[in-house]
Amino acid sequence: MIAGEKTKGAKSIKTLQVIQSEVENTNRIALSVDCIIFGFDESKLKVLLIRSDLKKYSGKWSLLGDLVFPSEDLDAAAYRILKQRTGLSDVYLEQVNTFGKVNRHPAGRVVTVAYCSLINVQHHKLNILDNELHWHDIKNVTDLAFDHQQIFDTCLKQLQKRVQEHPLGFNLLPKKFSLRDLQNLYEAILDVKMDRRNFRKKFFSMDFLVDLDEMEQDVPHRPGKLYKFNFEKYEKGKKKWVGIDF
Amino acid sequence: MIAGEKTKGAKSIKTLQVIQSEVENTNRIALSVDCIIFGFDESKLKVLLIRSDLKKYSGKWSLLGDLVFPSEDLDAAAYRILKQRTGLSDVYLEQVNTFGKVNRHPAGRVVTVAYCSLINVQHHKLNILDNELHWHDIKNVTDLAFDHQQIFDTCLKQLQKRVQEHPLGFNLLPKKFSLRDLQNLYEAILDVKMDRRNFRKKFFSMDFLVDLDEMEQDVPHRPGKLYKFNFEKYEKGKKKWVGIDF
DNA sequence: CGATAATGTGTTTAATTTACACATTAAATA
DNA sequence: TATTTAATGTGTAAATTAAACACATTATCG
Repeated sequence: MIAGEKTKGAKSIKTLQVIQSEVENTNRIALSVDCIIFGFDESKLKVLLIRSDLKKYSGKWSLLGDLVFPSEDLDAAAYRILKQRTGLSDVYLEQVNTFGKVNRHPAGRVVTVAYCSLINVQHHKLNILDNELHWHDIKNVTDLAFDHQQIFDTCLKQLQKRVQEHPLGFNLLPKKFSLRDLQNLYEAILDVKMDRRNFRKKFFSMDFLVDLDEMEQDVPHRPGKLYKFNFEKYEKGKKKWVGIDF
Repeated sequence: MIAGEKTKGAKSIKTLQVIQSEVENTNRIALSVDCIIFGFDESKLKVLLIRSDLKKYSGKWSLLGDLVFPSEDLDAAAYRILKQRTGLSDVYLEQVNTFGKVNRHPAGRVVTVAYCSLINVQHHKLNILDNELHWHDIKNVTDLAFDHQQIFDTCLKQLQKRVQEHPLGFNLLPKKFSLRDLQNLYEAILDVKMDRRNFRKKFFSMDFLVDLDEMEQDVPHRPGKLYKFNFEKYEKGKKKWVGIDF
């Protein structure tokens, strides 16, 4: 019987609440944020990388990161980095995981928090301020600097999972999109081929796509209808999902 | 056309790789780990809490946490705390989320990484070393110290989600368990009632339960059969799941 | 030994997912 | 301007999965 019982013990361990002096001195660690910025272009999923300027990793690519200031909220640091590097604000941003191996960074102990960002490459004109930034097809992302390959792999896997359960993917598309765009997006993210008819049926049955009564322009084939995603309706109707399956 | 193109820009932003001096000096932050330790007892989901000894939060409960040492891997810090507080090693432990609001801790800037731990209250005899530790029914967890209520809510939600998609839950049960135990566990975690026949059918069809040809002992009713979970088979058969639904 | 309370099992129906083919339309070409 | 081309747009049947639902069995307790 454990529940509700007060546990007796001789030794009292120092708790976090009483260690103010340590907080202020010896036990501090550099904390950074790394942004995994995904874009969707030419029907391919891309990630924005910067060339490493560290000798140890010369020629390798790395994620966009920076230290967190002591006076800055963690989320704010992620937004700041994104703004600095791309000029964008009001973009999708989500914390993914924190990486804290002692020797993960050659400059010393740096714990880093990975954030996944999804941006619409068409609509927002990127102000890319750095001259060593490139969009990379995710299929060609290998051998990144630091532990960034592991961080990238983790973020991609999480994106693949979350895009199936939440309407994240629309952040990668223009506000108006065709069903073909949407399917291309899912196929690029998940790296699978899907049946076109079943894909459309699925999304129509969810009933979150709004038919805009407009057609694609300037496409070299029969234009498709344009839709937008009804986020308001989605937010209202969210319900707890129960279904064991593994 | 963005893919593969080298982006031109005038301004070069200082990158993480060249800031060694900053890593070593002014920009460091205290980093802690908080462990959300779940147990399952009396058919209820419990969480292990410690009474806050900080005046500001006197009378309130808090999670078990401690600072991360500069020479210690982040995961190792989580294991250390768990070991110190419960005496347990070799337990399920998973990082959940990092909380980094500037003013979340009264002692100064402390960013904390939350880890979720699942332990088997029956099998492992807890060496509870601290005299202010209690197991709390998760239904009675309210108004924790610091931002621990938010952290707890986040972890519980993540547990509810993950237990449906991965065989985590078995870490909360004895190695040998009855199907009633298993259903009670799921009902406690998800806070729903399930149909017994459909629940059993579901698990049998997954084909990961091994019939041990043993019966429950010392139960005040007709004993049920005992099973164990076949982790090896599960690990071998893991497959990418594709199914859009939100 | 009878009452009790939990275990153990199947079927029917509904809902969802999968597989699959052809007519339509606009653009491009001859 | 007619033909070709390539993509859009749509429906149905079969298979799988999920949901609803009831009764016989067995060990314990009194």
